[in-house]
Formats: sequence, structure tokens, C-alpha cells
Amino acid sequence: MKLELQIKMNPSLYLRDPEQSELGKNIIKHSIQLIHDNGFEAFTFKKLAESIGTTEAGVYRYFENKHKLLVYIISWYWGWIQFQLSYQTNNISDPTIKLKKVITLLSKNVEDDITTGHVDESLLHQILISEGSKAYLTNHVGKDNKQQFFQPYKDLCNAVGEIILECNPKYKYPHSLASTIIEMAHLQNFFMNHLPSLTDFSKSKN
Amino acid sequence: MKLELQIKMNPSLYLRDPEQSELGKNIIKHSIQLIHDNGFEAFTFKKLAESIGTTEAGVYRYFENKHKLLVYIISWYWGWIQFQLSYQTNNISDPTIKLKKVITLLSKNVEDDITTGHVDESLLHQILISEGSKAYLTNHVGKDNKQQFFQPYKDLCNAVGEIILECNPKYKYPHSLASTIIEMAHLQNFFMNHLPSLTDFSKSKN
DNA sequence: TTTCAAATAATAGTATTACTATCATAAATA
DNA sequence: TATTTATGATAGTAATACTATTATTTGAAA
Repeated sequence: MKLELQIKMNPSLYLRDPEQSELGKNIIKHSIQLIHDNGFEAFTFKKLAESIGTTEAGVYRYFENKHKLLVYIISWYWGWIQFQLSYQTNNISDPTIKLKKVITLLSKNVEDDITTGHVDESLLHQILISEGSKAYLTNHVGKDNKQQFFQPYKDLCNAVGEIILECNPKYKYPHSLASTIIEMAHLQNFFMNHLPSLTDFSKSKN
Repeated sequence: MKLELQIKMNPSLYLRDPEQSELGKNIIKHSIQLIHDNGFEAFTFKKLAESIGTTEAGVYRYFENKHKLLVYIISWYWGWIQFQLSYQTNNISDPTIKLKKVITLLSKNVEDDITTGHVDESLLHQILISEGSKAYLTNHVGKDNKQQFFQPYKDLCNAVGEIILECNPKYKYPHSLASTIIEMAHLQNFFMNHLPSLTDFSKSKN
């Protein structure tokens, strides 16, 4: 029996569910590849359509605009990380070991998960490092937030915050520390690869 | 006698030095206002030109593109912060007090500095919170870095790293901690205002 | 005071982006 | 078999991110 991991996505993010058709899955797959290769700014629906072998209009039937597509794949990633987290920390009672697992999960380079056919998690991880914060650093954060676009990210922060509190129930800033850990796992990785003087981590030892 | 603070900028960032003319100063002033009001994505040279009362071509004579203009004003801000830092920590010998000064300087809301005529530092501080990381989160970081676009940021990180080492000479990750402090001062502020569940800081107490 | 160069204004034009709209056709479903 | 539904093909628009040209103003040197 083949297990397939399905991550439930916020329907406001798409016009037609990309999981439900070949074209949809191709949109996700090729988006990840293109955003990874050229960055989000250079990513257009026209290039995406060409890469898939469909037309621009075809893509627009699935996603209203490229920002929602970005938020979609990022949300997918956080959902997947959340699953990995609960899977990997299952049956671990020591919260310190749990917290270490979390940090490892967030910082180490991800390998492609074969249970998710059209998504390459390793590329997605790289996208999160370079483009992750662009999901919310917009002038329409407020609107997006009202539509729950950032729920998977918040859920993960909460989960990490809970583990922090298990380690030290008196700690006063569990949410801030959780979001800092998550963001810094990515940012220090970016610095390591592109602005090495801003970090003490290096590609060799990590 | 009126003191005017001049911050030396990397000449690769501009085509014509904006400090040297009224039009140039207006470009900086109105850019800060517009980017603050509508965000960097919505900011165009056409809107900027209209706001100043000049033409698009006029702006292009000073800056090659809007990204370089963003990097310019962000570099200016880091240069200014660096100056504030050395000014405010002058004659303080205790490194712990120094480090606290740094954190206060980075996190508290800035008031407009009257010694810099056309720059509103309070708006700039807000821009850094929302748009700061967009300076380097591009697919051309490497190129930009080679041209020293991020030198003022690196200098500040180094200065903060030095203070950290004064506090604890054995600490192994001064650069990473410095960049984390700087980035988090901004990110937690952003979360506080837009995604409050990701932080424990609130607008009332800060 | 003239003269000459530099800066600016005014206008036009191009390729690309971010969409929207229409209509024909293929595939799935009732 | 009829009919929805998804896709493909094509066109079109407004805005963006520029480049180019020419005319006009200004200010500094001769």
C-alpha cells in the first residue's frame, strides 16, 4: 500500500484546487522549480505556463496572482514541517530533546519526501530561506492575515512555543523565542551562503 | 553654527549624487515617504516623479532602478544608526550597558533627527522594519555584495559583535548573535503590529 | 557680458508584466 | 447522447520599468 500525505490548504488561496488535477500539480511543481531557480521577483505566470506547456490563462484559472501562489507553497511547507515535527517528536518525553529536534528539523537541509509526489521539499526549503518572509512583508499583510493565510505558520510557532514552555514553564516570551528560532534558522543559513560575514556558521561545519 | 550630519554613501548606488542638488534631496525625501506609505512593491519611479513634480526621466538620472534606491536609503539608515551608536556609547566603559544601549537604539521608535534635513529617520525606521530584508533577499545578492552594497550593515554587525565579545570574550557566535539581535529587533516589531500571535510584545508595554 | 556646459523638463517610445475576456475543443459525467 | 467542465488558443489592456531625443533653463568660466 502506498501512503500519500495530503496537507489541507486554505481554499481562499486558490481558485481551483491544484491537488485535484494534473495541470494543478504541474503548476505547483514547476512553480517551486522556477522560484527556486530565479527567485520570486523574476517569476511570472507566463514563464510558468511556458515551462509547463500550458497558457497563462490556464494558470490564472488556479491562482489569482503570483503572491497567493507563493503563500500557497509556503503554507504547504509549514504544514509539512508541522507534520514532520509531530511525527519526529512523537513518544519523546524530554522537552529539551524535543526542542533540539525542532531546531535540527528547521536548520538542516531537507531531503525530498517521496510520499509527496509533485513537491520537492528540498527546493521548498531553499525557497523558504530566500523568499519566506516575502509572504508577509507586504502592504496587505492585514488583509491576508484576516483570511488566515498565515495559520500554518502560526500553528507551528505555537507548537514550538509549547515545547519551550515545557522546557521552562516560567519563560516569559515563548512566542517571540519560537518565531525567532524559526526565522533565524533560515536567515543564518541565508547569510552563511550569501553574506558570510554576518554569521559564524560556515558551509563546512554548519 | 548649524551642524549638518553627512553620511558617506557608496557611489555605485547612484548615477548622480542625490545629496548635491535640490532635486536629489527631494528624490530621497519623497521616496522615504512613498515607500513608507504604500510599501516597496507599490512604489514606482512614475509615482515618485509625480509626487516631486518632476518627470520619470528626472529620477532615472539619479538612480538606475528602484532597488538601488532602496539599498541607498537603507544604507543611509545603517550609517546613521552606526553614528548614533558610537555617539551614544561614547565614554561608557561597561560593555553590558553598552549592549543594552544598542538594543534600545534598534528597537525603540526613532524620532526625526533635525540635523539631517531631508531625511525623516522615524519613517526610515518603519521602512527598515517592513522592507529592510528586501535589500538582500534577491537573486542578485552576490553581485550587490561584491559591489559592497551591504557594507554599512556589515559594519554595524561587526560593531555589535565587538560589544558582545567585550561582554563575554569566549562567546563563539558574536556575528550571528549580532545579526540576530538586529534583525529580530525589527521582526518582532513587525509581528507586534501585524501578526501579534507570533510575539509576546505588545504595543502598550513594548 | 557673453558663452558654454551641465542639469532639468517635456515628450515619445519599447518590451515586459499582470492581468481579463472570448471562443473553440476535448474529456468526463449524467 | 447531451451537457457540463476543464483546457487551449488567441487577443487585448493598463501599468511598469525602462531608454532615447530634443528643448529649455541655469550657473560658472572666459
